[in-house]
Amino acid sequence: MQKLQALRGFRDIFGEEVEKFRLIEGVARRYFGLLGYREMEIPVLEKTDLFVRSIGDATDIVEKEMFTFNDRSGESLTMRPEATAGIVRAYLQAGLYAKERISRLFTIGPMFRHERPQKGRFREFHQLDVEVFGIPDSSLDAELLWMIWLMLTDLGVPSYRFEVNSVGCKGCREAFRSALVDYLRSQEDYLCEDCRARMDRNPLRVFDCKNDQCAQLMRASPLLFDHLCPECRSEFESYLSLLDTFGVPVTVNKRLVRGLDYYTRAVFEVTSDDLGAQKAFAAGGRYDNLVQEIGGPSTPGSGFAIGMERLALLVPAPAGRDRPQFFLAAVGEKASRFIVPLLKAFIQEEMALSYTSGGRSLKSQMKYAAAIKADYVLILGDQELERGSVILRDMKDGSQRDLPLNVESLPQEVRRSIAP
RNA sequence: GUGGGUGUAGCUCAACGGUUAGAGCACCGGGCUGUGGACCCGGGGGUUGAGGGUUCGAAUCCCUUCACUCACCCCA
Repeated sequence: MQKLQALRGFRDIFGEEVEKFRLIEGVARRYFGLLGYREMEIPVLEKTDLFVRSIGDATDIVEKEMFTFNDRSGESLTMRPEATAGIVRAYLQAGLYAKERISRLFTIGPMFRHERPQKGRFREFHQLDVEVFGIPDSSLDAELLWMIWLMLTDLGVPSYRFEVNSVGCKGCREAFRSALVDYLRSQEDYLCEDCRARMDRNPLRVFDCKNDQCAQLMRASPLLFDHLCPECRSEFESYLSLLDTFGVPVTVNKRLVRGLDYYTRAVFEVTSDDLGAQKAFAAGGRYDNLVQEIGGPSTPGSGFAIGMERLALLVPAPAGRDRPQFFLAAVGEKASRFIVPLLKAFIQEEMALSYTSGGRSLKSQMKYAAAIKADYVLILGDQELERGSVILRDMKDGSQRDLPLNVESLPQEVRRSIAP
């Protein structure tokens, strides 16, 4: 192994994966733009406190997964593990709540969590993140799912599942919590070690446990869903009916809970079985108290994040290039002087032209042209210079023809002679 | 943080503890003196991830460490 390499969980991304990223971003920007969402950029680095307060100090992310360090002045800073906290901070700092009644925002960029990498999970990963402020009713939540559904359909993702649930408002959550803890305590002896600890700190998370025995027990446990207050319940009903109107197929998963503390009412996950152990590639929900909790005016919010790496695993490979690729094989010193003028002329006409440098043999240049899958090769050597022409070779069938060697008109000549 | 699997040429992989660590692909050159893909011939390329140990002898066995990978945990 080499000495210099990227940090664990940090990757260089190129080739097809980057093309998929751009494809996903393009589709997202198109639909988001049509629906009135505005793109923004936020810092990668924030004060640690922002994440502790918004994500929750009893969550795994804050407890053991953040890249946190002290800067030169001793202040604790953290590489953002998710985007919501930063967007909320930006929303408050810019005073958007006073300038516009509704803010529809999105951002795309890298996030950082100090976890052990595995399939679909890295320490630096990319999210496409959407946040909306100022809309309290669940029509918004249905709209968000619809946007994701539009994207997935457009991208041709073959199989996925929308799972939705309500985790209730603050009121129903607190009432339920005691009922749940009572149940867990009665079954304490049968719970795994982790869940016994969760019971006090964050009892809802026991629903997430994959331990067979715990999962078995939770099948009989009281459900938050059944303890929703009348308002939350009717809100959820209209949410489901709106999703139906939008045409987004969903399944209700009453055990779905989220790992971040700020969620209220509507929450969802989009999962696929083609992802290995990390099945969720998009998730989000409503957070009606978050803005107020970190010091802003009471403002309802809702949003989601899409994991780019995970979605890219599901997106079919993008189609190849749509324009023909030309290659200039210049043989000899004199012919090489035409490289720069021809490059200028072709690029001016938006025709893709590449070449190799150095006095390589024609054979070697032809080999290279084939390797980069050039569609046509322009051959220019001493013989062509003498007769004032250039050979245009079709690499598919090997047919060749002479074109006049005139830098200004050559791109047009080429275009004419390859036209069907 | 825990566990399993894997580290040999640029890539994919061979090699029972025993000659000078090989093959395919890729690359370069030649056959074809100016034409890619097919074929044939030749060539360059390795600290066998790193460090230690056992042994007459280690890619091979043992220990340590690093990396990759999958899973647990958690999450997008």
